[in-house]
Amino acid sequence: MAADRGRTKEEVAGEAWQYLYRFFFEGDGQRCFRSACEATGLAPGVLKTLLSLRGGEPVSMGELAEHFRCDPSYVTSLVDGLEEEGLAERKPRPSDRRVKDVVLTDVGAKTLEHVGKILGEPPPSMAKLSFSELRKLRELMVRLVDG
Amino acid sequence: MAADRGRTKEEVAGEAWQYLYRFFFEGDGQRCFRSACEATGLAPGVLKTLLSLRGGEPVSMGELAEHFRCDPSYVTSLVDGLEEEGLAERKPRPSDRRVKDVVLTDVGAKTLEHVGKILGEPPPSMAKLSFSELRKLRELMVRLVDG
DNA sequence: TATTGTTATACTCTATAACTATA
DNA sequence: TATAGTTATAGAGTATAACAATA
Repeated sequence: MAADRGRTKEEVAGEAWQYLYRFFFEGDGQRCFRSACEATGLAPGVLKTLLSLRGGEPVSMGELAEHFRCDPSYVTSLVDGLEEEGLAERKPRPSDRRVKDVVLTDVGAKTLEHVGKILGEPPPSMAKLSFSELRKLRELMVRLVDG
Repeated sequence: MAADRGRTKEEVAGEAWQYLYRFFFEGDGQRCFRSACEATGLAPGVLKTLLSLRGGEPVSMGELAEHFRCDPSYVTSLVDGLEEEGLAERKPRPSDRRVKDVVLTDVGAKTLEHVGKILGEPPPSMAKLSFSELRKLRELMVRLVDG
């Protein structure tokens, strides 16, 4: 990798990005989410919504729409899905009753825990990396996500 | 990170994986693909299919279905999309005329080059990493993808 | 008869526009 | 009047089942 002499940070970032991209779109990445859907019997959209309630804090419909960058009407159907499964409830916010907060039920919290275990299961290709490489990768991704 | 003493490789892999996952599903990862769609005016499915022809080699319908892990009938509609845009053509394989190979047209190859430039553009959050961190990240992802 | 791919069809995902309730 | 969310509806995305062509 000494061949990077004279290259810009942007070039290297672009290449790293290409591989991140391929890992997800063409590699192992995709499959994990699917298997979590199958294991829980939840539709992908509903599962994604459940995951965004992970924090345990109430989240309003509008905040979900912003988080997913989708239309509010779609959030309506996603949260309908959560309610039908008994995973969350809508509660009008007392301070402004136009706003509806979505809150986890006990069942929802339990399901989330289960899902967490499945999604926490890394894809098989990650076994190729050594312990210290995995630590390094985790460190880098933390900076990328939380930064 | 010395707190990893006594922990298993699987645990650390799981955590690294969680962040990779969040980067894509909730972070910057998603947006890049969308912007490539907008820049080229191609539907996501068609763009994904175009990308899987990157190698320049003919790829059969069945191979595409396997690659995407989707139903063959959906590949039919994806490749219809490529043909409508003039990006690729179906050619019955001489040695077995049941299989149809999908091959890039000149326009397809040009478009692919353009798309490559857009997707090569890393998401802004990657600027947070230093040059050597980016090199390390690239190295790790290469191992993950190429094995 | 078995395999590759297509057609017809239906179901899921997601957005747009018009609407209701609250502010 | 402006904002948060819902309803009705329409358009993509994707699968299933029956089919056609080739082996």
